[in-house]
Amino acid sequence: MNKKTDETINKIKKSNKTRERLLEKAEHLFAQKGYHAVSVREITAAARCNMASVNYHFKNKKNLYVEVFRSRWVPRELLMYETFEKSVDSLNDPVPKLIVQSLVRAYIEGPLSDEEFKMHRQLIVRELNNPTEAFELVADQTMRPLFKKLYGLLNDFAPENIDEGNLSFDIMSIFGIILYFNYSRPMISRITGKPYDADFKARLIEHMVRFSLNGLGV
Amino acid sequence: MNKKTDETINKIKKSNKTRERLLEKAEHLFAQKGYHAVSVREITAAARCNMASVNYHFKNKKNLYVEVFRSRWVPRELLMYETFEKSVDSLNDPVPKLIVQSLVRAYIEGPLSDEEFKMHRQLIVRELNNPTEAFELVADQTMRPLFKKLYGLLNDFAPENIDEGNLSFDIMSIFGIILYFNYSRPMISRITGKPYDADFKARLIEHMVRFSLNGLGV
DNA sequence: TTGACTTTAAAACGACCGTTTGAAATAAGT
DNA sequence: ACTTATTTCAAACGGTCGTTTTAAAGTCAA
Repeated sequence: MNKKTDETINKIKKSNKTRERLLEKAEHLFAQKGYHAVSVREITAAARCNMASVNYHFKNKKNLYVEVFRSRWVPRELLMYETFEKSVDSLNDPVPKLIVQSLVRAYIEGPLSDEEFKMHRQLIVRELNNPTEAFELVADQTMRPLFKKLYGLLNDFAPENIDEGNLSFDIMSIFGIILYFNYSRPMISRITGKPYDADFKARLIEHMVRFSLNGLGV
Repeated sequence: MNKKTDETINKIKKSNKTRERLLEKAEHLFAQKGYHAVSVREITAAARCNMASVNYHFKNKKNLYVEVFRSRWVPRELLMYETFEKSVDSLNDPVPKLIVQSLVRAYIEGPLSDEEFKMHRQLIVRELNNPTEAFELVADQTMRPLFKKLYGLLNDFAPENIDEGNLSFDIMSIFGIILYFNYSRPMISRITGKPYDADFKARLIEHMVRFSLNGLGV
């Protein structure tokens, strides 16, 4: 009886699926410190499993890193994309203001927690700055679809007397602003001297929508 | 005679000042790969000197990294700042359009080579994403002054019926766009499918000025 | 319960890490 | 030219890295 209980406890404790725990802990650590600053020992210790599990489940450290993007990052990004898509598709009158508002809200407030969002952005900024194998995955499966969707939505409102490439640049700039205000929080706090609290965040979203809309010049 | 000649050649070859060569090579490698992905052995090999030189001149690897920012990054950033300052101070009529144009040109075309610029931005993006000791240095000596300068210049043109913090946000967004279009070149190339050549760059600058100006809403 | 298969565990592998040592080479001062 | 201080060097230090090995534990159909 006692033995059985102990086994049950252990099962719950490790909640099974070493593979999943490895992916979760690896993602947090890679985001926090970067690929080379995190050791396999550190990851497996956090996941409360043996070092060899990394090699068993993912063959090696690099594959674990790529798999973090494939099975965690991309689906999470697609979740935000769907939030945006649903929001924008339900609009009676999809004018640029409402499109951009849907976009910023989906990708800043979004369906993710604050901490999850921070981690998510840290990972992608590392990839943008130093692309690895994971970059192609992310670009093809999440960025290009979002870009095309936005292009289709905003194209009808673009001034006629303008190069075709300009809307691409505009969309890129909006991407950039969304990304920037997440990954540069330390700088913003240091320069403005204000905390990144709920009030600050609300005003930030308001700003981003306004600035992006103005930037579009529609 | 032969001996003397050889010595002279060696002197020129190593061009003296191991310390300077270490800083230069270290900067390139840190920018390219990141702090943890670069070893002291790699740096000293590139600088054609002994491994112990790092400890002799900088005490340890971390200090070398910080010193790269202190003696190379910050002065280079200040060079761009001065380019901007001179440009904007010489304006007869410093309207926002000309201010932003001066800014973008100084920080995108700037006085730096393309490669130097890329390195410069890679280093700061790493710091923004994962601040270290070097971050405070950079924020205090380069970012805050630029921010204050821009605030002073643009404040006169800000709409009156607007929060005081909004201009801060606007300046941040312009910072963000300038930064973004440098560090996300791989993504831009992949999504737009166009090369980052001279023509592309020229249109990019034009876009950034227009988008930022529109964003300001002045 | 058996037996084939999957998953986890502890220990050890060689390689490379940042740092230190102590002596040799060079430069500078007198 | 001799002494002193500065700079560079090869070699080795203890430690940690990613990966592998070998064996035990768990899982599940027959």
